[in-house]
Amino acid sequence: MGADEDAVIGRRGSRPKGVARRQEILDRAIEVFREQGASGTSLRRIAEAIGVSHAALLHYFDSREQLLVAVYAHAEQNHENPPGLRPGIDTMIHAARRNVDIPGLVTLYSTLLAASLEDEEGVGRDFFTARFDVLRGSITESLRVQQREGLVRDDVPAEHLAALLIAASDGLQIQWLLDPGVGLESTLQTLGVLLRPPA
Amino acid sequence: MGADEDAVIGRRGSRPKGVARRQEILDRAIEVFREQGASGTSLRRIAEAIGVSHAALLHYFDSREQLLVAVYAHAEQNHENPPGLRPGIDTMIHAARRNVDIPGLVTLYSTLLAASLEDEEGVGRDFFTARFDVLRGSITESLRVQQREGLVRDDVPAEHLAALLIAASDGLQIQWLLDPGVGLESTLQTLGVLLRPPA
DNA sequence: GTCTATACTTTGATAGAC
DNA sequence: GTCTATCAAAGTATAGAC
Repeated sequence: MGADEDAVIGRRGSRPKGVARRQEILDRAIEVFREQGASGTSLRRIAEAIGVSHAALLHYFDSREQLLVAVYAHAEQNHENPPGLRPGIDTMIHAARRNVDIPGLVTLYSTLLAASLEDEEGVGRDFFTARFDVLRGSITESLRVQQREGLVRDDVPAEHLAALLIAASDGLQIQWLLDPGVGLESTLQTLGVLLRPPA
Repeated sequence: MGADEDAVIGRRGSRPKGVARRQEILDRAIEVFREQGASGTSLRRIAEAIGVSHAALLHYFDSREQLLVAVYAHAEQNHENPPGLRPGIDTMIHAARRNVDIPGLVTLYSTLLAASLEDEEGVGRDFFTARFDVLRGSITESLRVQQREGLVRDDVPAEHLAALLIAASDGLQIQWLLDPGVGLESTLQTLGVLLRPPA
């Protein structure tokens, strides 16, 4: 493999490829998603919308899955947490609200996540495993602090609450997509009430 | 349609198509999932495992998606709620435990659900919309009763709790698949604690 | 380094033969 | 009712132009 050769030869490895152009492609790909939603996400359709051949995309990304994961990761990191807000219910509500704003982002997330369950070896597998790990970790830590401050009930383990927060947020966004009457934000607020210490 | 002809002609009606054969195919397809998991779910692979051509499957199911939805629906209905248990945390835990027992069932569910988000017109769309609707409805009703009985806190709307229960269960099963250390059952038990009325 | 052209393979789906 | 043949689309991989 070329990468191995680089490592062996001693070249300063891992400058994936044209970083600038790669970013450019990602940005335009996100635009495609913002306009067309999750439909027509085949390599050829994306390439056509960007104005290159589908093979060109594979010059920067090893596979369609890798491209889509990069697109999602890029979109997710573009709207990071507002400063001064500790990970918890409020940040989840904030994130959910914005996810729903970008058409196709929740769908893309769900599709890639499902694909990562199917393929033990895929690129998405590592991404989502790490994502959940980091998310659970930071939320757990934040909740533990809030438990000490008396802001969150401390009769249940913070790890469980963190996993529940993420699961509820993910699941509710899907339910909301299928039936907007579900009330995404208000339901998450209710979960926030459940976290409060008993008066 | 053949079924209509039968009815008009007066033959002993309503053998829509090969109902028996259709069931047979479904049963064997589920076996394939139980053994091989969610991998190799292409029409040709399933057909090969059953011993027919892939076109034969399309004789009984209009599309691959319809077949897979039927497979999931069949598997889900096969393990219905234990009698005497009202819809709520306990039934969700019960269901989650069994889902996790059948390899590939959670993955199949997630995949079909994601696909239904992508395709506004697909067969899965109606299925999942209806499924969530029915689930939320029955759980809401059950929780309302338990609120009156003092078993569930009544300072939050039962509809929200129902949506949260389903979302948490769905989301946790996925997190558990990616990292079994998550503690599916114990985390759901914790959610049960959150539902209890403040002492 | 960047990209096009092209071909290979799998897949879902359809049409028609038996 | 089932198969064979066939198609179009898609992901992937390679060769080579610039």
